[in-house]
Amino acid sequence: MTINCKDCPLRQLSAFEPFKKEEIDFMNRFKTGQMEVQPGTHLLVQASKSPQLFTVLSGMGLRYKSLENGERQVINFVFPGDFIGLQAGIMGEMGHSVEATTSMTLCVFNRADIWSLFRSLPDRAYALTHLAAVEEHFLGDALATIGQKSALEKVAWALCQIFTRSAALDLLKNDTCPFPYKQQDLADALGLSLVHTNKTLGRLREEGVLLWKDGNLTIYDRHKLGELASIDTSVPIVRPLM
Amino acid sequence: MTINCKDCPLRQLSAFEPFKKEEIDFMNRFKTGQMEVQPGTHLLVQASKSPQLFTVLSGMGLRYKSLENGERQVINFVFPGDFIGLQAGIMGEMGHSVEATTSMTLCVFNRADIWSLFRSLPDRAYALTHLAAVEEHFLGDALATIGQKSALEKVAWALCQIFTRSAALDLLKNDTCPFPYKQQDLADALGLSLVHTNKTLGRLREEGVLLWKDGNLTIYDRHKLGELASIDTSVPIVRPLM
DNA sequence: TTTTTTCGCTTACCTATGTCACAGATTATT
DNA sequence: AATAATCTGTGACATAGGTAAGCGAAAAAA
Repeated sequence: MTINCKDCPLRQLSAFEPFKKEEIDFMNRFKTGQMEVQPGTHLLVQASKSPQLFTVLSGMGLRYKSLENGERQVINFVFPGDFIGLQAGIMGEMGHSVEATTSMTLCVFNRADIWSLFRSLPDRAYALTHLAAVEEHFLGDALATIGQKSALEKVAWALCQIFTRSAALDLLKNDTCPFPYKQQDLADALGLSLVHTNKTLGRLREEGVLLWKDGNLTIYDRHKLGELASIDTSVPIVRPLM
Repeated sequence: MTINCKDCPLRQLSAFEPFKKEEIDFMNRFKTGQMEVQPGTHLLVQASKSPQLFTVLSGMGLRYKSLENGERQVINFVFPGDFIGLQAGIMGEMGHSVEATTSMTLCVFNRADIWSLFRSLPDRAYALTHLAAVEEHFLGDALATIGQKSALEKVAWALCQIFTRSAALDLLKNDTCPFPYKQQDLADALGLSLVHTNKTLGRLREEGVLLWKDGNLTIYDRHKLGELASIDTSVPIVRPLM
């Protein structure tokens, strides 16, 4: 049941950097177990210090931040291969929560072992920092989108991102990828109201650019979507896998 | 002229974690030089791969991202102690540009030496990752603010942040800190128009909360500003210094 | 000194997006 | 089955914030 890292199904994907044998061995020791969670499970909670970190083996989730007034900002959609809990692992406190949207399978690591990673395997420590840098890069993009773009551009940008990531993870079938979220989730990610998000999606649908239905997203005209999003580079970033 | 790391004026500040002697020695070797730049200098350019990384010794700057349509998103204000170029250093490409607002003094490091840092001094590698995590944490906050809050809350949040950081860097004199930016910079940081930013600042001024004039920011009522910003924790984060 | 540019500030007006309210479809609960 | 809850999809209306234009004051350039 528990997968050995050398058989990890994610490792072959184009989204991830190749491993050295040594690294695989290390990860296998670093990995303390595997975990299945149901939709709705809170994996990590804002402002808490979890003793465990995770890598998503399968399933999807949501990083979000709750505000005092009850609003919610979705920080990112969580995909297979994502490493969860770096902030808690390094800083000792999460700035956001992570929740499972579908059922998920997770590789489990111990927070306390991070130190050994830095001491004994610099390659892996570098990979971890690389992951943090990729996240920072993404958040800069997100900030620019949410701060400066119109609703149509925002929605197009988000779905373009999703689609590109899905492609790199080999999740596409006939230009369709799983997208098991609610419109409210997307709205909270983009700083838009539910109603306006809905109308904007309607526009994109009517123009024949895409269809999002029953948890599946189909992009008919990827090029046009990219243009609407004013996307600079749609080259997917290759990142390390933990 | 060139400061030896063991005499670094920043190291004693409450904003930063203490160093081990070993780390200071390492940083001194890691540091290849020092650099003075004039206001307006572009230290790093978006999408480029700089061979150099910097730590700000003194002066202030701006991280920003340019969009295709000519808009600009200010990602963060750059303060003394900030490490600049981590994305280029690790990922090989900057997601944003960094520009000097005042004249600045910078410690210069070689991108190529980062590897040696991971190989020979895990403590410093950990510090680097810590910095990345702190930045990720901040960007999550920023995203939530820009995505969910009103103009008044946004402005209050930003100035509260500035003030708290300044305090930790011992830059306060009579509730006043240097803030050498233009209203347009703040507007671009918060996703607001210049006019609306101006009006919002006017409101805060009229209410006697603050005064921002001639490059100096005075907070008369820090508590009220925090309330307006709906700030959760105003406890400054202690971070490593590179 | 004069001229030009930049910056802060204000007024008048406009529009993208938010809020409210309701309706049908679907899924969970009884 | 019936009931309730959740989600998508609309229309009518309200408003926070954007756009345009201009005016001093100060700084930079001539």
